[in-house]
Amino acid sequence: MLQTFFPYQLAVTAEAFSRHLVEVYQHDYGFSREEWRFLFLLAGEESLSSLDLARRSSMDRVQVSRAASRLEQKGLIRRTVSLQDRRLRIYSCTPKGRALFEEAYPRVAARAEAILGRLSPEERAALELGLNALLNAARADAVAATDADRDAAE
Amino acid sequence: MLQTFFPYQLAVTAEAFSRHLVEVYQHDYGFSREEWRFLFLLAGEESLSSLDLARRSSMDRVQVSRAASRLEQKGLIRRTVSLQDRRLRIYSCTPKGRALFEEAYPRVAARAEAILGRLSPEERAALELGLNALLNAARADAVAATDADRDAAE
DNA sequence: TATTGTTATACTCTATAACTATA
DNA sequence: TATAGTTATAGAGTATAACAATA
Repeated sequence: MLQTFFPYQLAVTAEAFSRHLVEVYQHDYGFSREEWRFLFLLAGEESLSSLDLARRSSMDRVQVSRAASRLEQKGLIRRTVSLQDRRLRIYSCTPKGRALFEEAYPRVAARAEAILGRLSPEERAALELGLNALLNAARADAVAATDADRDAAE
Repeated sequence: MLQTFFPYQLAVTAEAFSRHLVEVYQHDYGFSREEWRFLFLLAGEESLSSLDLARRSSMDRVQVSRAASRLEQKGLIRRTVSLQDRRLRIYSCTPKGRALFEEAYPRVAARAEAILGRLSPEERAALELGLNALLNAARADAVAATDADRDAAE
């Protein structure tokens, strides 16, 4: 049964949960997922370099560049060239950008909480524990697979 | 911190896990996700109608139709018009399709197991319990939201 | 030469609407 | 008229390659 195949359950659950949140930040605020992640990271800091953002958001440099262009056009962030290394960009929120994020964030978080609040404390603890373990396992396996490829190529 | 925001953790974990499996069925066998799900369901049955497939796979009728076209072109499934209701289609695997799935499935399942095998039995049980609870909660919330919309519209 | 940001290109996914056939 | 399948279209997401600027 497809429905009982774990990879399918994981994909369907993640999609269903994500859809609820996208509804809020996309429909109500017009942010793409990349823009949302970008603002999320930037709102908590004075400023971040393009490298910081790529590393913390798991976006590649193309995604960062495009999200930055859109957010800059909307007047939500500022983009300047780094003085230390002029290949890099330094991003910071504008007051308008920070204000919009601070309006949107509680609504997104509340939507997530509305769902997670339906879980018992035990279920919720199990979810966080299990998910964390799975992410580590998936990353460890990626490393193992890469090692195997490298070994095979030798 | 974005990394500690639960919705982000869920999305990143699901993507990382899925990527491992897609590598196998897409790279090694050339199946899209829809084709893979389609074959998965069909391989376990003598035949299924288009409605059965859509319901069990959470694909809509457009996705079912397109996946069916590609699988038929590849000679992996048969598509006939239902005699009971000539608006419906009845799908079944060809021997070639079933053989290919039965070759691919153990490899995909093994890849999933390679990752899940890194979890302790406790972590694994927690993951399944938590994920199941979350899916139910997300679905319940979708129903609640729809009810609220309907109430608001009255 | 290696790295970064940018732009272009292509492919997949998703969502929606229009059209045909059938009920 | 309502439902099912198909086809077309547009938008978002993802991946890759080419290019210019900088180190």
